[in-house]
Amino acid sequence: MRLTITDIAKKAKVSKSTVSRVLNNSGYVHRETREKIEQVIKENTYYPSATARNLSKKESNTIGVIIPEADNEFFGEILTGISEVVDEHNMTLIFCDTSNRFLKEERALDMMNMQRVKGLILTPVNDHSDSETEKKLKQKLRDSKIPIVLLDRGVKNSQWDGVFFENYQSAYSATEILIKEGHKKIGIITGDLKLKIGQDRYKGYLNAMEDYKMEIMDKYIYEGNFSVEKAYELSKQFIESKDLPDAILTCNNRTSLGLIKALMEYNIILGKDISAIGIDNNKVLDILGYNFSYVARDAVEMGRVAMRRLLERFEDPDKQRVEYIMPFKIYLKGSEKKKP
Amino acid sequence: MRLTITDIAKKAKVSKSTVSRVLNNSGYVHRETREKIEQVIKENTYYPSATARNLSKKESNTIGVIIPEADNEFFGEILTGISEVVDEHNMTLIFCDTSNRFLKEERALDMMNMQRVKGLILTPVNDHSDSETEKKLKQKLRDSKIPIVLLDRGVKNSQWDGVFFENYQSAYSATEILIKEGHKKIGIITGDLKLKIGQDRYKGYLNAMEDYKMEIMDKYIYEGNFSVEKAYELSKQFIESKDLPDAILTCNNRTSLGLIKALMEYNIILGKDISAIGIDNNKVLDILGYNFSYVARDAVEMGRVAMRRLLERFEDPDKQRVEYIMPFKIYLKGSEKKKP
DNA sequence: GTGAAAGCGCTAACAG
DNA sequence: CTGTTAGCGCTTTCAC
Repeated sequence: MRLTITDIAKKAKVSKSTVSRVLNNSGYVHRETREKIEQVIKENTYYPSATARNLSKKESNTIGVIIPEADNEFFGEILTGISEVVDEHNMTLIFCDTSNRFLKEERALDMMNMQRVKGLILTPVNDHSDSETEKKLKQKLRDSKIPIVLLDRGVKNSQWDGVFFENYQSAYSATEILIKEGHKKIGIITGDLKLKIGQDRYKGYLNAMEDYKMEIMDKYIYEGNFSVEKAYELSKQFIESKDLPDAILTCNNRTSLGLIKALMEYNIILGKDISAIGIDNNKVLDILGYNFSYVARDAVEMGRVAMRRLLERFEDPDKQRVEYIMPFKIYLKGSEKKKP
Repeated sequence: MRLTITDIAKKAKVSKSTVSRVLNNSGYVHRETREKIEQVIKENTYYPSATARNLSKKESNTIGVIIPEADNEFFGEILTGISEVVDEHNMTLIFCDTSNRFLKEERALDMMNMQRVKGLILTPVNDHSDSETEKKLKQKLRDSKIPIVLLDRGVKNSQWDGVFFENYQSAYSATEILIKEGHKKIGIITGDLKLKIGQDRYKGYLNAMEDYKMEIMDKYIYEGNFSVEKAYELSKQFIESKDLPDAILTCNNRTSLGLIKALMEYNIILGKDISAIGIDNNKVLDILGYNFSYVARDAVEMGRVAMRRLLERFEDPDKQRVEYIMPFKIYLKGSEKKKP
């Protein structure tokens, strides 16, 4: 059986309270007593029970993290960032992957409540959806009564802190670059337009086009869903139609891959036969020195920021909610260029 | 304040024990009483405290997972697999990322002990090292007295269950393919030879070469460390030396990228000017339809298997230790071919 | 079927 | 400086 504080107390010939004092470094303990106790603890490799401690203190040092897919570079990096800060503060991280399913999200939230996590970082499966789903989610978040930071995706009229990416502006800027390069027929492969991140990026494109008095042509607007497959299919379609746009904006890393794959198959050269900028970086393309221009965000930092926000919120629970918008950088590699 | 079982009991006009019975679905409870209690629970969105429950039951439903880097496709997939099974069994997952630092690994283990996790899945920072480090690790694992599954990397004379990749055989088979293709000067960019996974893959190469009476030439053996940078540097070196091997084996996904990057820069065509097979798949290369042949493993499945092993171990703590070796598949895409 | 009481391992007043 | 005591919120006998 595992040792308890009582065992240690007996072995050290003191009371539990004294052991507790040295464990928590609280109150005064005679130097010799302390050393004796520390020795006993070490000799017996005693680990105080976080369970008992939490129950007694009526609080935990546990942070809950709920994300939709760990096997996605982006969320892997997010997790790394969160974990880093959690670790710096000697806290414990409880992790849940929802596989992008709302049912799992609900169960994850229940679990976090039962575990009495001190705070929660959540990327909801849905993003500003109008549905029943969002109502349920918000109710659950309210019920849980703990500090929550929404990450990457949010809810309407949120009452919680959030850390988001500058979706609108990044798409606007990328489009702007294509316009200034002198392209006329500028197209877009959108993301999932049911998600706010998808809509915002699309709006960024549209507004840039309007602001610069460019003609928006429906036939160059391809509605995707953030997946490689859909983007690939759409790209193949427009390639086969022989009516290619001059330049194209892709709305996330997977969309970019779908486009690139299609272009490769048809031997269409980026930066020569067609131009493009993508949102999101693609580590591997980058390593290989592929000339694809992109809007990058720092996911690890996003994780760190979210966790730091949570820590601040613990200090000041009643302060007004804060929303962080993570900046972006655009890396131009040549694919945005107009053919000579 | 949060509601407790006592609050629910009062509201339902019964005793705590009865509420506990319906919560745990244990013992007999009159139907009407049960329904009444369930209603009260629902109306008040009461979540029983896992902390109190664990303390009382003297056991938890929590699994600890310690991995070296979540922002690595491979470990992201591992985590996904583990999480999937944890979820199926309504357990809770506590996660730690060690950033490949042993100091963090030690602290993570302490934390898991304090959290009283029921079982642990661990990918140690080091792999079969001879050092003090490994002694310390093994001592800590023994002290923790809980079921442990070692994942991807192990320790010498392990007493714990393990799930590993078939490192030796996969390298052997890949080399064999290159040999049978008719290549003569077959080289290798090794991984980190301080890690057993690095050594095993290297041995697989050497033994295949010996078995087929191929000449092993030192100048074609490039010692890498599993990183893109090192592999890139080594590749550049041998390219500039003008003394290229006919074919080359790369020992992990990053090593492959380093090689490919260098080849691209020098305009050396895979499957034509030089041949290659790599260990590990590279999702992006695959998506793009790049003709790089590789040995693939299913990381998500590895995670699932590890977690299932843990569950079995709970059932039968004294059974002899089990070691799973995950199978591999080789996908030939043309890069292994000999030039015509 | 249900309730009362003891106890899980720890912390936190309160005495002394 | 140290020990005693009373919980924390739940489960689990043991009576009734």
